Amino acid sequence: MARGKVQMRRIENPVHRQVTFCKRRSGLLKKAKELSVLCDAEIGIIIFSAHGKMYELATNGNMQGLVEKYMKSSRCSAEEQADEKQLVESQMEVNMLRNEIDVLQKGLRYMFEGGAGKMTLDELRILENNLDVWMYHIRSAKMDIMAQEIQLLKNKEEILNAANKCLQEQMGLPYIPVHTDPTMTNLLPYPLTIQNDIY
Amino acid sequence: MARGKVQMRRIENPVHRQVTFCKRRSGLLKKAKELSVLCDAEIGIIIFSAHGKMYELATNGNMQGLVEKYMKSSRCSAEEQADEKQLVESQMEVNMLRNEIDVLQKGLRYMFEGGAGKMTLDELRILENNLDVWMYHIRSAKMDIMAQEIQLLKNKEEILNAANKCLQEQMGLPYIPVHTDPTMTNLLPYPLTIQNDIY
DNA sequence: ATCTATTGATAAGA
DNA sequence: TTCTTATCAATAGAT
Repeated sequence: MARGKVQMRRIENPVHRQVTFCKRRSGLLKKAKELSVLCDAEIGIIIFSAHGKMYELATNGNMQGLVEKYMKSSRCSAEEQADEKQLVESQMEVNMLRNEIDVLQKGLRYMFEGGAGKMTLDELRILENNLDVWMYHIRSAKMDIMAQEIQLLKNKEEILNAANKCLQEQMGLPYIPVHTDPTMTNLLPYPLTIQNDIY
Repeated sequence: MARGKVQMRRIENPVHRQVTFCKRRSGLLKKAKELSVLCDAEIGIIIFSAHGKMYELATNGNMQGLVEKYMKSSRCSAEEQADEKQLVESQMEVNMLRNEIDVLQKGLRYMFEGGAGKMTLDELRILENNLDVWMYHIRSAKMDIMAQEIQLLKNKEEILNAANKCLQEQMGLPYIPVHTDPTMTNLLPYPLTIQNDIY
């Protein structure tokens, strides 16, 4: 270059740097236009100054088109691929969820509406049978829970009785079981089983 | 340039043109790198030769990032905006559907699992009561449908009887009702109502 | 590719 | 930014 060779490193003087940026930028764009004309090439240039100001050149007048062409040439960007993938997955998910909702809604409607006017006699029969089965399961579960609670209480009672016996012996007294059963029988599982049959 | 000024127009000689393309292209990229280094600028260059071959330079090593930065600077392309919008809408839809499914699944679980181990005794009581109500509705619906079918059959019977009477009279015969009721009674709604009570 | 005469680009200064 | 001008860099054409 003129009047002194330039070192290939960042120009520290800000004014100097700005001037050089301006000159060389226009020179670069000029060269690009020349190359485009002389050799029938399509050229796009994007320049961001250090302060974020943007300059651009698209020899075909359409940077967007050029960028899209670039994307095709260099295998769509990772991000765009990711976006695309995400979009497709989202849509697939939406479809899957829609189907799932259809099924669930059908099931709920099946049970809540009681087929009022919309179900066939056969469907109602099936539903009726299902309700019987569900009723059975529900009542079984209820029994299970109650039985578990009873077992828990029986265990507690045993522990308390043992503790009681221990204390009484420590006090030098003979062990006398505490009377805790107003129904005169402690075999709770038995009456419960009977009740289970009643349901 | 050297040894003869060049006309600023497409070089017709293909060999010549290819050589010039090669030389000037490397010159352009060199100039871009220099500008980038000297002035702390970020530069991207995309070149398509006349035959579609692509050459690129991104001084920060990431053309993708540069293009995205460019998109932001020059208002995102309509297509990308549309994609973005579509993606956001899809995700919102997914969330809405997820919530809906949660609700529906809860309802179905409530009914199908019968709260096996997961529901409290109170919940089971509620469910049991609900099932009784649903059972009632289902059986009512069943009765409705059967009653409707019976009414339909009765109407058909009336029409057939009328047609029969008409035909017999046209043949000059006295009208004698056809015996069609093996149960000796045609008042179907009555026994049905009784059956309804039985359910 | 490499060479080199010549043109084009541009640093510094205004 | 733009102009000028002395210099340097790029490159057209030849090899």
